Amino acid sequence: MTNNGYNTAARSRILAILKENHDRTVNANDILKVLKDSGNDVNITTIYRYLDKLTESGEVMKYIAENGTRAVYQYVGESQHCEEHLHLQCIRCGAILHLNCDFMDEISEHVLEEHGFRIQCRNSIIYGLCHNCLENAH
Amino acid sequence: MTNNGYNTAARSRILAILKENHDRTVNANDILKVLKDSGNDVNITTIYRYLDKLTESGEVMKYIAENGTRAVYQYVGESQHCEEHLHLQCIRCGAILHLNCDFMDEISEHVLEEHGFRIQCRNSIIYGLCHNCLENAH
DNA sequence: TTGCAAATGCAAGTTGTTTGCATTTTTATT
DNA sequence: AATAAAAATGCAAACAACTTGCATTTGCAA
Repeated sequence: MTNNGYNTAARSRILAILKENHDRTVNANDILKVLKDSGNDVNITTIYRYLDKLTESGEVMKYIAENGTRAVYQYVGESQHCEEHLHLQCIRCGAILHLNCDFMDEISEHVLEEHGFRIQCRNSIIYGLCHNCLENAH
Repeated sequence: MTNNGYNTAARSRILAILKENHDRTVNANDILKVLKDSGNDVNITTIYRYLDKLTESGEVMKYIAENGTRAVYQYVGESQHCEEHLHLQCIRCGAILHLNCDFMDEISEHVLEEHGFRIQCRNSIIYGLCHNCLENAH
């Protein structure tokens, strides 16, 4: 496992919350709320600092939310190679899909050949509505 | 032309700057700087408020910059239908390319059929390096 | 040419995040 | 177990990019 420094109670709780929510994104405040509710208060600064570490090591992905005023984070572990696929984010529920498929190569290739543009996948987000939210939309 | 309210000196100067830079993005502060340099100072609040109007009317596109700390704007006029194509943004020079091509349909279709995800193009940005910056990169 | 809606400037507020610094905790080493 | 160095934490204050409230000014239609 990636070494992100000392092992502290606060950190293992933060990481646990991220792991529990690996199928969606959370922000620093979401994490704080869960910790407060369980009576294990931690300063928000501590959360930000640890999120930074996890982002650096790649264990967590950091995205910029659509409104631009805040960052959201998602636990991706060490298996994901977020430099090699695009991300789809649902504007309704916040879920992130990692576009891990062969078609991805076609997109990269087309964009490079026809538009002279080399895609950098990390952080690139395509917004829209996910399967569930499409069904429940109306 | 879209009606965005009263015609004032400040507004026509702001719009002129946006039009001059239609091939790239600028932020509120960029606009302020140009205005200051030309001796036509305007309060930054005024700039933000007008950019909001232009964004609402669709004459200007608003994007969230990669670092998430600020919004950038691009004049697109009334011909662009930014709901129907994705955007490529160069992380080096900031240029925005509107991915207006048939391949776009393939992407939308694939993502919908295979991933159950309906893309919403507005604001969706794929980051990377543009043609020019790739050449000058090393 | 007057009246009202809309635009402007200024100061203060907001939100999400970061920084500096003193204190505490962790972990490796005795 | 004792200890020392490195790293983590909390707190308060700073920050950056906006946004809001409000009093004043301007545009323009009648």
